[in-house]
Amino acid sequence: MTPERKTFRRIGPDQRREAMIAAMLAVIAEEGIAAATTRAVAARAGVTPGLIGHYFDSKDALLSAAYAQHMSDLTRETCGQDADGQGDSAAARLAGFVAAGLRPPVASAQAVTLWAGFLTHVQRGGRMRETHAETYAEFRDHLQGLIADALAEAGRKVAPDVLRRHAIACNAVIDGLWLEGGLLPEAFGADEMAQIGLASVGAMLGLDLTPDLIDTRED
Amino acid sequence: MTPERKTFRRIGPDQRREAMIAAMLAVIAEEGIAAATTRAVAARAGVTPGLIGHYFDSKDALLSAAYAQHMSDLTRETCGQDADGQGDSAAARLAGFVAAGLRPPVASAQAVTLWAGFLTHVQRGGRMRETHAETYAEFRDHLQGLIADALAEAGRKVAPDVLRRHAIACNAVIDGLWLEGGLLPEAFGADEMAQIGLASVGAMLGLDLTPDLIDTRED
DNA sequence: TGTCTAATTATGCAACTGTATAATAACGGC
DNA sequence: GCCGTTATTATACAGTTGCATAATTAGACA
Repeated sequence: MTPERKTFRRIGPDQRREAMIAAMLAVIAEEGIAAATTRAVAARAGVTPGLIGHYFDSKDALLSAAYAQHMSDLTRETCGQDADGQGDSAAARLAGFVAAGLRPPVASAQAVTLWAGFLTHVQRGGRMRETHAETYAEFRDHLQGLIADALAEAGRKVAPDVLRRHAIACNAVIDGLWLEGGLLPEAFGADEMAQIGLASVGAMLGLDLTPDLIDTRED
Repeated sequence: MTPERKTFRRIGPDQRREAMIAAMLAVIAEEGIAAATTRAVAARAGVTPGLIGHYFDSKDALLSAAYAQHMSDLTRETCGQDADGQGDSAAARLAGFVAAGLRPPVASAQAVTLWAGFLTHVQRGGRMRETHAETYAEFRDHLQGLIADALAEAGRKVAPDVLRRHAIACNAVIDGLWLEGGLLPEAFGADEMAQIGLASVGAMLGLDLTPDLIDTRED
């Protein structure tokens, strides 16, 4: 009846770090950030709480790493459309980007839940605020480039500040639809947000982003 | 040197409740929701922690009440424009609504901080989720009515589902601009969000919501 | 002024938090 | 097969949290 010590496997340091980040994301997504204690995250990762301190300076450091990873995943999955549609027209690439940001896996209750959990810490400043600013800028700049190309393709030339405002506005619609769709999934149709997003961005830019331009093939 | 007991004043139960809600909102806005402990809120309200239990079933109940109050304040301040512009054209009332939602005090870092703090709890379900759904529906329905009036005024008749999508889209731009402006205040000009919002909503609906239609008088 | 009510304070507690430290054992190199 | 390194576990601790309970006292009413 001697207390048995837990058996374990040693895995590479990088894999262990990633496992802990994945565990943190899973706990936040499923039970909320309040439940993401060191003990809960460690349990999810299949290790004991002390190990977190061995790989991260603090719980906040792990949280920061998880946030950076989540945002990186989201932007990669959204921007990834471009690689696929490199041969298409600029309008089609813009449409693909908009739609990708408003369809799973980018647009999902889980993704929004994660983002919301981090939001509080983003506002408190520090490393996470920097990550937020960087992510936002990267996303919007990318969108701005696509808009510029699409407008140029249509033979329209716009001043830099007008272009900037277009990017801010289009980014806002996408963000708003993404957020509302994630918060109240049952209030909207399956692909409704993507369609509304395309129609809205098209109307704001005076371009035709009709569905037949979108790459809807399943990979 | 006997330990002195804190002196206090009795105030009406309603005032005490309101003071506690105000204290909760103040603490969340200034120090984040993680710092909104019963002790911190009580201290801010000038009472001892135990009194919270006397007026609210639990800390969560107080949090719910504070959330409902905050959202109620925001919608009232946004919709309040209508009363002022009752004599104006439908387009002007729509423009006033959009601009009101994208200018202080509705659009402010503090308002967004508060909203963000609550967001986590909204997603966990319960009373706060209901409040969220109600608030969202109320806001969007109001917006939809204004859009319908403005379109009718312009002699345009639209099907109900088209109208619904317009409301979802316009609501999304407003939400997105409101959010981004609150998260990164330094990234945008003073009245930039309101102007972008008006231009975007106008473009999406095919209406002219130019600045001269907006009621910009100071009260 | 005296008395009653309940609003308010004071105290205590059990659960949980993040993290530091020491003990242990897995696994690669010899 | 042994050994050293260090990844991993076990344990401990001080601080904090929400809340329940008992003790007080402010203020209304007679």
